[in-house]
Amino acid sequence: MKGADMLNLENQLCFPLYAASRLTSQLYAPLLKELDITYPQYLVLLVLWQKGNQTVSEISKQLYLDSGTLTPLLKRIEEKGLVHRTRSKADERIVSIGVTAEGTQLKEKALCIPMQLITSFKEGGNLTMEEVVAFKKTLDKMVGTLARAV
Amino acid sequence: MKGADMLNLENQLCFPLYAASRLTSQLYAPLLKELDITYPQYLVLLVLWQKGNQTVSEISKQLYLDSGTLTPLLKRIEEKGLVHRTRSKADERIVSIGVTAEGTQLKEKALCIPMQLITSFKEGGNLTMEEVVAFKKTLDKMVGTLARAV
DNA sequence: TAAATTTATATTGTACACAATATAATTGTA
DNA sequence: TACAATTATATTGTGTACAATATAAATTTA
Repeated sequence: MKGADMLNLENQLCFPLYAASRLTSQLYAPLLKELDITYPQYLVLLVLWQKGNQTVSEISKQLYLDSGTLTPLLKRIEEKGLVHRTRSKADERIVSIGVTAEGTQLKEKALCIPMQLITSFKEGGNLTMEEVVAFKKTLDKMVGTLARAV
Repeated sequence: MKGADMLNLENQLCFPLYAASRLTSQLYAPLLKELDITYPQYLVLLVLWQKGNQTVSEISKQLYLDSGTLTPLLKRIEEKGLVHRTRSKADERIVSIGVTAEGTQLKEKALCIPMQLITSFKEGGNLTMEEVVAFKKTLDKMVGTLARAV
């Protein structure tokens, strides 16, 4: 490949990642609208449902989001009554986040989301299961590499 | 996999796409800072460098971005002197975008970016070339599927 | 222990994303 | 040819992202 060809859109690796990420968010949007949450808010709830109470920086490490993104997002879902934010007594710098009863209830409504996603994904029809499994394996390695690099 | 396990972060396909997309943007950031442009602005310039003058909706189709994102972005890079925006005489609804002389010059500075990205990517060291090639092939198919689905 | 450093979160400012709506030009149609 | 429908772009409003900076608490060090 010549130098200039490397600037062609179809030869980029990062552009399809960017496109796929935004397009999947749009695929989630109507399902998440039923729960009245956004995709990043859903990710935060996934962490809390799975791990229980987490500090802001624990959430930050798992989602690769900084406090500049998380603080206002967490305030918004606190406002909605889905989580509580509590400053630690032992160390007042730390803010612990946990789901409320309402936040726990929302998990029941979220249970059907992964399956619906997979279904509407399969409808496209041109991806085999093996292909997707290999893809996810590489993708996970790539995220690990990137997280160490940036 | 049980229903609840499907809500675990490590079982998500969309989360690593989202993470990889943002982390690669962050990997680009210092290189693009030298050109004084952002990653989405870089993508628009890639299209214009490759295809020449394009209407807003032609750019929109290739990048999967709507006018709500493109119009202000295009105004900003017009402000920087990198592109011109011209309303078509034949059909006044259409706005044609093209790079200026300064925008063309910027391509020379951009030529080294893909190679630098690949290098800093390889430094991570845990991905083979074959793996990345297969990955990109699946990713491109996936983007096609998603673009049709949303 | 007082001062310097580090750590955890918050704030500010800029630039996307995107849904929803608006506007204006063009095309299709009765 | 009026007039309804469509098309292309722009605007508005909300919610991320993220760099840079601020703040305050905890820890380290002189």
